[in-house]
Amino acid sequence: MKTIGILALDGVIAFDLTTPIEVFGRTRLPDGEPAYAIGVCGPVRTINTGAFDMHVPHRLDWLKRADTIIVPGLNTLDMPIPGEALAALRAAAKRGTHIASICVGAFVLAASGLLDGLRATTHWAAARELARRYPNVTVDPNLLYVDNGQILTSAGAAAGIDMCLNLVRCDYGARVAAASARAAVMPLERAGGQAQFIDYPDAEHTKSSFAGLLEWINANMARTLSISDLAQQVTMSVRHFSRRFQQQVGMTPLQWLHHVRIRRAQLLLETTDLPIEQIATQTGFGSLTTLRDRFKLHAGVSPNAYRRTFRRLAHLQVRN
DNA sequence: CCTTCGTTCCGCCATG
DNA sequence: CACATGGCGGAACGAA
Repeated sequence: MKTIGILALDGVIAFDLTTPIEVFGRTRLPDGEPAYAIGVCGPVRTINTGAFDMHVPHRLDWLKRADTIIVPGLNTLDMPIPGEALAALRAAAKRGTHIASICVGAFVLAASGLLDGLRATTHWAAARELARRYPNVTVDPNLLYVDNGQILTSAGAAAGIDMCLNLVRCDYGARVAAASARAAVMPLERAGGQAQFIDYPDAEHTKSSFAGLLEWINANMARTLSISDLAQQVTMSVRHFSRRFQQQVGMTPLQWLHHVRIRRAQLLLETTDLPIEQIATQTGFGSLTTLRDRFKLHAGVSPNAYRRTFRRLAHLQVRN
């Protein structure tokens, strides 16, 4: 079981605070046991959320036991942030704790200095202000969330759910994360992938124009797919296609292809005993070595190591 | 690990 | 003029 610490400061946005409680709190391991222990903590016992006052059960030292700390946004960007909270975040970062902000929680992270030199995102309406206040932070408002390894930031409140599901996937694998997503009635992965609202104001419309293609890719990834194959699917020239794809999905076509193929490979490694060679075939990687190279690059470990890690969880389920 | 060869990406410019 | 589209070529990347 892993431990989640949620930072509750005065003026916290209630939605941001409860998002991780719902996602992590409802996550179950294959044996039915809770996957996370959650602690809401902050410097003072009572805080105001704008609409109601709230009792904060734990103090900041509770963060010392957390594997992951979630930093929700505050209702006002000018709200002073308690120095001891910033210090607690810095200390946790030094210990190697994962720290993730939701929405304008990125401002709290930035104030602690932990975003310096990193790429980050936040609510799109606040992105410009974040970049202005913290020039050392590379702000990209076009992403659902940015994963720097130890430090993560997510965009608007709903993107916080995507990010939390991603954290579940990193901790327990795609299978457990998929179950959590179902419980929350959320797609494990949005059709738009990493894209947020790239072109306002008809983001919803333009985004959906690639939804069909992304599904088609999911169904056909076993084949050898070139970029011009994809462009033909949507009847665009290769040049125009890659431009629009990047714009709306947030990564290049090839990056996306790798992304979905690795995800499929992860799922197959977790849930089947297929030899890696066959997984390479089914996911459209031309060869075993290509899969291994890509997998290591993307997931950080070899396919076999990945399978071993999550095999433990599978056994739990078989036993019960 | 390196090398070779094809593919992809992206700035630039032309076209409509 | 602003905008969408697409072709070209070199640099970067990826497959084997």
